Amino acid sequence: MQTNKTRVSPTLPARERILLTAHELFYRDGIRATGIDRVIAESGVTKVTFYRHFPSKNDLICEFLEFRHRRWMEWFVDALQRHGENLNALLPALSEWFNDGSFRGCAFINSVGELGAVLPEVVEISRRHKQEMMEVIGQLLPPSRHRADDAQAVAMAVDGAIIRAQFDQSPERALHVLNRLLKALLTK
Amino acid sequence: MQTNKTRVSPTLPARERILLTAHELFYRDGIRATGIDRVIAESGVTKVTFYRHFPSKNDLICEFLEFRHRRWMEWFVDALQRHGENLNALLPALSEWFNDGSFRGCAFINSVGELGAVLPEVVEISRRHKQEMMEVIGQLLPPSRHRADDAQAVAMAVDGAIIRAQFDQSPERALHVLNRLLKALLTK
DNA sequence: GGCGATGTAGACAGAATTGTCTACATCGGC
DNA sequence: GCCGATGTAGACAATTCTGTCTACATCGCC
Repeated sequence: MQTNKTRVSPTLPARERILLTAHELFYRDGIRATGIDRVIAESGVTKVTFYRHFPSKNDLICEFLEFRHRRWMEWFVDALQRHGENLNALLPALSEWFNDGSFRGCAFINSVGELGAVLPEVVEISRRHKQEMMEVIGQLLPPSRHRADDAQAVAMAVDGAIIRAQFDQSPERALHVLNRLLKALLTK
Repeated sequence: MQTNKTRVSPTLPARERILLTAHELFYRDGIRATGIDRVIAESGVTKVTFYRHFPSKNDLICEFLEFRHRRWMEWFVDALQRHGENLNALLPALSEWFNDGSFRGCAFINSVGELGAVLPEVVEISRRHKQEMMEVIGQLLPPSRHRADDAQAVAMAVDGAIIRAQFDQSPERALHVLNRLLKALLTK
């Protein structure tokens, strides 16, 4: 557990600061590994303020996931657009993410692994996230009879690549292997 | 957190009982969600006995992963053999696993997500696990120039399918989509 | 002017966590 | 016959965790 004081901008409203701090700590260190006290200290609010916004840690966890979902989807859609908005955009987009120094896998996969058995809401939110990710991927594919099926296959390959990138030191192999998988899938 | 008393056979040596209990609880509920006291109570040993075998919880975590690795690999190799020892064996083997009532994803993916940032040994053991899984998969493939590359692609698809099966209520879609992915990869 | 939302400081309670300690029992093998 | 490994029961310490409480301040808006 690091002790970095990574204060968020103190001009933001309290709720925003808490959410940003929780996002960073939960994603980086894990959810159960992060105490509420730490979130409170690093977001620079007091306990009362915190508990007025989030009645319990579970509430914060859910809001964190919703926040992460919005943020990640925005980035994803934007990155795909920037890279051409077709299937070839997928690799460079993911490469951005995997190469970001703070990358530590998919927050939803991690959360379900950590809390899925104990907090059903986590699974539900995460399912929605993967569903939306898949839909966005689907829009990269040319319309056809089996576009939906293809989107599922690509999304599954992407999840595999996320795991791979999280396990390896460098994301290169993950991207390379994903590329193989995508090529095989489309020139079929 | 459930309270099921799922006692292991009391005739087994203490160390074995602890490991079996930890395996069940860690995999089912998550590692941080499971207190040492609970492992001790359910394995039917005392604190002293426990701490003589595992000086700290971290030791237990590592031994749990090693244990899981041995157990899972044994099952995997055996299942593949039973189903014909070629690539077609992969689906029915995974189907066994996914359909087992206690399936809750890959213990290593879950552990890395939960503890990877905080316990480097977990990442190291898990990397080894995925490496060995990939090697076993490689042996299903006909020898060729790109067998190693193909094994990586298949392993990545399998990880994607594991995630998918963990997220969905039923493992059917995961298996179906994995099948598509494998077919595409091989008839390329 | 007054009200409600938002903010602050920090003590406190109650539970759960990991890990230590004393004191004693059994049993297989050298 | 004795030693070391393995076992048992349960109190205890030290820390950490979530969540509550009192008491007070500020600010925007009706």
